[in-house]
Amino acid sequence: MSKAARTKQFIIEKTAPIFNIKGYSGTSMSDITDATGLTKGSIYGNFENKDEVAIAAFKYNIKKLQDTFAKAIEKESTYKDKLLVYPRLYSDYFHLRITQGGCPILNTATEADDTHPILRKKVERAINFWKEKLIGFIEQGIATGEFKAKSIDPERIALTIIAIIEGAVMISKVTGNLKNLSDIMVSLNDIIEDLE
Amino acid sequence: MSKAARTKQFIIEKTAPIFNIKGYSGTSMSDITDATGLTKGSIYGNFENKDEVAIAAFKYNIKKLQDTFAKAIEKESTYKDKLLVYPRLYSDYFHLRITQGGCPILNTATEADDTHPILRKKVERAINFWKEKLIGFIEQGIATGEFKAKSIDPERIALTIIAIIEGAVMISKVTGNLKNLSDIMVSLNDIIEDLE
DNA sequence: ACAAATATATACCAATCGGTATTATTTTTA
DNA sequence: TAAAAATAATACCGATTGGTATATATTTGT
Repeated sequence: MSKAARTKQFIIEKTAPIFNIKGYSGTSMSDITDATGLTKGSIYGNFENKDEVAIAAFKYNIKKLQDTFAKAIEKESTYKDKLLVYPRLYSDYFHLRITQGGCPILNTATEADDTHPILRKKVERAINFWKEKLIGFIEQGIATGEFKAKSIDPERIALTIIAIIEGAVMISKVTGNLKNLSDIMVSLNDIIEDLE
Repeated sequence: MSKAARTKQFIIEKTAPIFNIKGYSGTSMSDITDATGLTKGSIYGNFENKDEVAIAAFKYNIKKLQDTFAKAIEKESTYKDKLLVYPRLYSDYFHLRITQGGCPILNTATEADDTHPILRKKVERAINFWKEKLIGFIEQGIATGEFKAKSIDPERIALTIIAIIEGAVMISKVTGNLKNLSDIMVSLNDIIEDLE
């Protein structure tokens, strides 16, 4: 890795939590220089503008999230157990310290949906990627007989799982009550258990 | 209503959608003067600062939301039907045009949780108010025998309902797919139906 | 090790930020 | 209706915004 590439990565790693906590319009260039200890000249030597840093930071946060879950999921053999990874890991999401400032999908979605088309599209893709993954597990689970085929709409269940998780993270974060998150994950657990 | 009170109300009504769309730090004083056609002198004559406008705008948006649902709920006689108002109305949330820019609870929560203690507290209170309302319906439904008492934790169900709704609004808004919202509301409908 | 290429720091830019003091204009009250 | 009170407009404030041109270090390939 060249010096340039390392610096770029360094900037991303240092600013990713800030963008997730303060949001895009809440994060200033001076936040970025403060967090990295670098000057504007250096930041703008490695990135076109603030937008590019924000986009790279979002990608970094999302990848971290996806990798964490992918690693836990591949350890499970049944599709039901793969699905159950979500309520299990999210029950303790804030202690896992994958990201600072809550879920980057949720945070970026609510800020960018009406104001930042590029970030909006990135979030949409992340949600679709997640949805397709869940649909895959559900359909394969139906194929193996783990889940009952009739009365299950894989896409609807996939969307519902994502909605519960994101809503739970929001509630728990804003109330400061971690038990809210684990409580709601019990409900998600029930929903997955009920698929059989 | 005095001139002062009318102007204050006018400012709130004109800026409430802007704060909900652009967020607190994304909304500038010039956004406020543009939207109202008033000058800074006038805005600062009616409000202490930008914070006060934002807080008033949030209150206005929340009240609008609560009133809409309260009105629909009081028309229903059974507690199950009262609960079912939520999936029914939210299925068509974006067409109802209660607020512009999505759900103010969701938007304000994700922006304010780490950055704006006053707004954060307001959101927490709004969620608690909503939660208590739902718990009331569930407990009363259990009392009348509409819902089966055992295996129902009213608070957990209440939190789950809120989480699904907020998550669904987020997904639907950021993907631009209205069907996602109505799809997920089918799942919420099922959950409520399963309480009996 | 040295020159060319690249990365970083410095110093600056116009524009905008939230906010205020003062002046002009309405409302309100007597 | 006229004076008192309150509201709104104007003009300004220092600080900060995102961004850039240029000078200075530091890597990098030879």
